[in-house]
Amino acid sequence: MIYAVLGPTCSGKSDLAEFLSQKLGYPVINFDAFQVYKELDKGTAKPSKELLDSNRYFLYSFKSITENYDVSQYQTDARNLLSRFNNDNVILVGGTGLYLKALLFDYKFEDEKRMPDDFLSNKTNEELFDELMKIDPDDAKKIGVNNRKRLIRALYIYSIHGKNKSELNDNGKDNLLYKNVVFIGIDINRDILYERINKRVDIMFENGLKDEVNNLFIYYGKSLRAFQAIGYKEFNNSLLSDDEIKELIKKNTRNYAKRQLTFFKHQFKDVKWCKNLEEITQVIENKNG
RNA sequence: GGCCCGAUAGCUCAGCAGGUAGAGCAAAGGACUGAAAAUCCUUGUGUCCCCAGUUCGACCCUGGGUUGGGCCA
Repeated sequence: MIYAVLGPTCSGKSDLAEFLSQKLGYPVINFDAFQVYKELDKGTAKPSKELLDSNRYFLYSFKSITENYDVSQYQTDARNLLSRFNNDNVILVGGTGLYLKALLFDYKFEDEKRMPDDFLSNKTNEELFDELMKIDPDDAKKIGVNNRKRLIRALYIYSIHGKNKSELNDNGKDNLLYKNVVFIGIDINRDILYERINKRVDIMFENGLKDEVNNLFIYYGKSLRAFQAIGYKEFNNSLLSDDEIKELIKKNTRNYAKRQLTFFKHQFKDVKWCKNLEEITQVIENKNG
């Protein structure tokens, strides 16, 4: 069985993954977009160093923030790794729904050169929108005029592949490639989740998050994509006091948790949402028994 | 004790010749194929402090209270 553990940030996914790993003897594979970076540590709530060094944990802390990792690379890395385990008997954990979808479903990423950062940067949103309307009106309407990043991406796809996004994507997102997957969702009360988030941010500060971030800024500058991570980007604002930064991180984390829930609920159909360990154990016994 | 100012959404506040209200933030819901901890869309929550009075009608005017702040004793 492939167990995919999903849920919002701070809901206890990592602990559950470790519990299952112990119980079943399966390795743990990460699908979190920021825990892959070795330099990001105190702000990303990774499992402990001991666990990461234990030979049972994969795709954590193995990339540098200077490398600009992305979904397509993750898909390759994760599928290669899965095949090393014969595509069976692993635990997937993480918070990046898109990475999990791209891994397990038939998302196709054709070879392409990385998009230059200044691609179409001189166009206004309206110009980008009008241009996409000519190529793929459905997609343009879905994206909307204000979603500049996606408009540019859609136009880039057309410029290098000669096809629009809809043509390239043809329904792969609903086609599950691995048939032995069990999705376990952590169903946690919203108020309790928010309390846990607030508390975890306090602890991150006590553990020296500020120093870690400032040192990284000194080494690498502030403009790396990885510094868009919550817990890092908020420090890139000289007008805020430490307390204000802390509160902002809490708020951004709460908003993020909300977005994760939306994605998991709507993008994954057969999730067993569990409220406690008994329910989870029951799901596993049904599958393995 | 006297005088002045305030009390309206979870928070900070705006409002109106008297016709039961609206901004920002927080929040909620949603989208999602190469930056996804990213990016974007939608939504307004109310004993307008309480009790009387005036009025067809009061968040608004009058009187009395409650409560917070300031000034003077």
